[in-house]
Amino acid sequence: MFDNKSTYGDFLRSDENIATNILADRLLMLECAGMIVKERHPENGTKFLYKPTQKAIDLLPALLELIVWSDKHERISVRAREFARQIRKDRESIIRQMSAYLKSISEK
Amino acid sequence: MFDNKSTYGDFLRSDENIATNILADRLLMLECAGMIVKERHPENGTKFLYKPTQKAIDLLPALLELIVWSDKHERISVRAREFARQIRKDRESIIRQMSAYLKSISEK
DNA sequence: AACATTACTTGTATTTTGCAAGTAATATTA
DNA sequence: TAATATTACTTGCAAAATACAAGTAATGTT
Repeated sequence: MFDNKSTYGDFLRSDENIATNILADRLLMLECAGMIVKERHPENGTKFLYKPTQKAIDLLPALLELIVWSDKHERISVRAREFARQIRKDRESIIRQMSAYLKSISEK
Repeated sequence: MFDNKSTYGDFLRSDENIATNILADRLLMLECAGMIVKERHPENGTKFLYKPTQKAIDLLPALLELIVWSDKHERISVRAREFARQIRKDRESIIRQMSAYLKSISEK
């Protein structure tokens, strides 16, 4: 939701270094829980797109608060620190902007 | 943090039904992570008190957002629903009140 | 002195995870 | 068009985490 990652390969190659079987399992769980929907990629037949549902997008306020918390209590990246600063400055506006953006890409 | 539970026995008897060894393990992890401190109970020598640190109390905003999310997307208790309503109504005031309360009991 | 609470620890079976390897479907290249 | 490459998985197995049952040590109560 924060890095515009949307395919199995995107998730696999991200920093978390998750195992292939665990990733497949998690994607299925998230789909069953109504947090993501799986669709064919419009430009590449080998790929699938995993899009967040409104239920997932609605977690944004909680996630933003966790970023603010991390900024206070953990060592995080410069990029995350800057983002935390913005959230503290104008939380409501960031929630509105990001929700609208995520909704727009999930409707494509 | 929401139910005033503060001893090993309190946690053990709560709804989650955690195993004794897992609970002991979790309490140690939380203590090592600086989220709780362990102290002797002032009135009962067999008991220990586990108190949240400021680091834990600072998670309150994120936790409250999760309660609001749950109210929208999951089936929760009447009590939790009423709490969610209050949070939506006056979030800042609830954070201030609860933080102050948790800080006061953690300083006893 | 015996029994009860409380907060654990220990042993073992079950479940989950992590790693390496393999497979099926589509896309690209020679 | 045949061979190779991508992508999204699945499968098998070892290692780690969890759940359950039972036991122990320190303090408190009768």
